Amino acid sequence: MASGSRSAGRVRLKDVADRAGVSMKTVSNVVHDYEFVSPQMRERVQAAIDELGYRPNLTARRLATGKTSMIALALPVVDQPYYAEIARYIGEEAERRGYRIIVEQTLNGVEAERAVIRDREEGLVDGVIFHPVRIGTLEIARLRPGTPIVLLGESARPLTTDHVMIDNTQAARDGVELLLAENRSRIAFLADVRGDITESTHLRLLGYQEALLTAGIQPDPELVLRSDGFTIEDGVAAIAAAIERGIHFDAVLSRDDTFAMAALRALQAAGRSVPDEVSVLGWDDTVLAHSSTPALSAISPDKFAIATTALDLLEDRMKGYEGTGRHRIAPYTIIERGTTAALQR
Amino acid sequence: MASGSRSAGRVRLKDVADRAGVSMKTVSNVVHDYEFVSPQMRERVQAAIDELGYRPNLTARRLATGKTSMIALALPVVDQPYYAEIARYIGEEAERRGYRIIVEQTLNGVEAERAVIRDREEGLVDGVIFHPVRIGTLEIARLRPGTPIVLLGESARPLTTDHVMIDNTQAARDGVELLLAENRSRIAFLADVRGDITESTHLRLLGYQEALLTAGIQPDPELVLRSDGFTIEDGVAAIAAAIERGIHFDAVLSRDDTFAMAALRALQAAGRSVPDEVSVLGWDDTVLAHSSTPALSAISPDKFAIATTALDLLEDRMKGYEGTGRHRIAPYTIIERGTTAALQR
DNA sequence: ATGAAAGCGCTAACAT
DNA sequence: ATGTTAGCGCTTTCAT
Repeated sequence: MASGSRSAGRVRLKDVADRAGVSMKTVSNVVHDYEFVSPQMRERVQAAIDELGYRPNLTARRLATGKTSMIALALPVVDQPYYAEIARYIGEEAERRGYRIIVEQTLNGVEAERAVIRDREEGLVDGVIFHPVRIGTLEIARLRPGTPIVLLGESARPLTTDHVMIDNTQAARDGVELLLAENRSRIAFLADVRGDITESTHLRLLGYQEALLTAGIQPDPELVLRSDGFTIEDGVAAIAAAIERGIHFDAVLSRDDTFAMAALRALQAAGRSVPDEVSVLGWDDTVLAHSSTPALSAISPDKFAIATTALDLLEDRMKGYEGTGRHRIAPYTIIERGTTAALQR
Repeated sequence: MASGSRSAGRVRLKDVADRAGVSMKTVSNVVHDYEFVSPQMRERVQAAIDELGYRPNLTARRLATGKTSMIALALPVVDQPYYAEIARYIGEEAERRGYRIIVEQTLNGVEAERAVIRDREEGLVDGVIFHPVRIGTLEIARLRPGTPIVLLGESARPLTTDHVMIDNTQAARDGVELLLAENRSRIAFLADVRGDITESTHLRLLGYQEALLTAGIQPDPELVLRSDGFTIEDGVAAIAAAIERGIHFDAVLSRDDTFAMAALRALQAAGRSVPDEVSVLGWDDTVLAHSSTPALSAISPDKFAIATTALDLLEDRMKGYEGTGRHRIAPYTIIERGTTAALQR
């Protein structure tokens, strides 16, 4: 009847202090490995901690310090391979640096994205890493939160916000050049997706075009395939339609691994062999690339670098850096597996 | 010089109260949509909230209420398709119910798994959903935390802990029966992985064997393929070795989608067509199954059901339910795509 | 080297 | 219907 508050074995700092016959400060000192604590005192307090099974209440600590040691990671969805892999690396690296990750799926919703940068995590996290797809630069700049934030992905760089991405245009150019070096000259781009308001397609298409022009090839608009959506079925339909229309191509540069899978499927259905007749180059180098037959050659963003860079930038901000937006380019490589090869003629 | 604490526009409940000329309680009332607030008062307070841009500090609320509205989700890794998909559904459902998810990757580490059920999240989350792979029933029961917990996956059911899984044995049986119905009689199981200490293989192998016996077929130990690891390369090697040794089989039941991809690759390399010569049935029905060519037939656990059931169980516990461990079986289906077909003879 | 006490911002009795 | 105030458990000056 007296000590009503001790529910479920919850042991508080005060309890340890009482047990050890010292003040809370002293207990706090040993919990934090404060340097100037006499060995015997440390031992005595530690004993009390162990006996009572004391664990600091993190929520209380947070309120007192103002630091949450948590970072929100806002992604469109966590089960799409590219995002899943980004989440994995950010999760691992955050753990290493002493942060926990709260995952937020925006599910391609404009409102959900707005919520992320507006208020969603107020006082909950120290910072947020956000991969927007629906809202643009201006809106992000306008709705700037009090919380440190770093952006991921291809959206154009807001001047006021930190940002990490790979050089999409350069990567597309490199991809096309690789295909060109394999004697491919009719290179299809898969695909310009209807309703895609993101910046990435634009940038990639730019690189695609530049590489072609540089090689003295006039880009053929017919080779920029159209798709009605982002699913594998949409991709299959796009390729199938092109074949149907008699459009000739001997290589395809895909906007992501999923569409590359689509190309593999549609090509096989059409009886065209990969890579003998047509090369296909994926983008993202996800688990899909490793799993397909033949294994997919792909442009491979350095996801580990993306994760560490994002965290570097974010930690700066969390430590008080207030400069204008920084813009980091993460490296990528092109990994050749089984879907690209020199054309024999 | 006077109001030193107002850093970075941080607005507190008290500030709103002062601005509106009311008490904190009244502000709190409107923040929480408390019923008995006069309309004009509500309006006045709301105006102050808007003007000041007030957002409740969630950490403080947590400390006061003792509820964190956060759930830890501890998975081996978040970028393996099956786990990624589970994470997605749990994330979505948790959001719907008003919880946030903290993701914890145990990376197949024993210590990381122990940490999860021991103390890792003390006072940080209201409960944890945990998919163990390294630690067993007994250890879990022994290290039982003060925090509500529900287990996912095939580890044997600890009597004291809630648990959701699919009926692995039955699913394997159904899978084999489907293959049998397609006139396949030499069904390989891919694979018994060396060093795999999890319960799942055991359970699945049991169902595999039962189905065979029921059909009057004596299981051939040679058809239980061995693999040195869990990667696709390991799977390819296992199948290739079997073919090399001249072991005949006309179907393969795979322990997961990754190994099914391996089967597709090894079979193609050996010039054996799928599904004409050999059927392959995957397990998990992940994005890999949708992406391959041919698209993979697979045993498909109802991941949405797993997510909602786990959350149901966990919410019970968080509300104080203290009974013994409950054990829920989630449904599954078998989805036939392009890698299974009746054997023509 | 250790102790006392004032917050951190919010909630929830309890009072009016 | 609205106001007062004592915590929630920890950190952190400021004393000693």
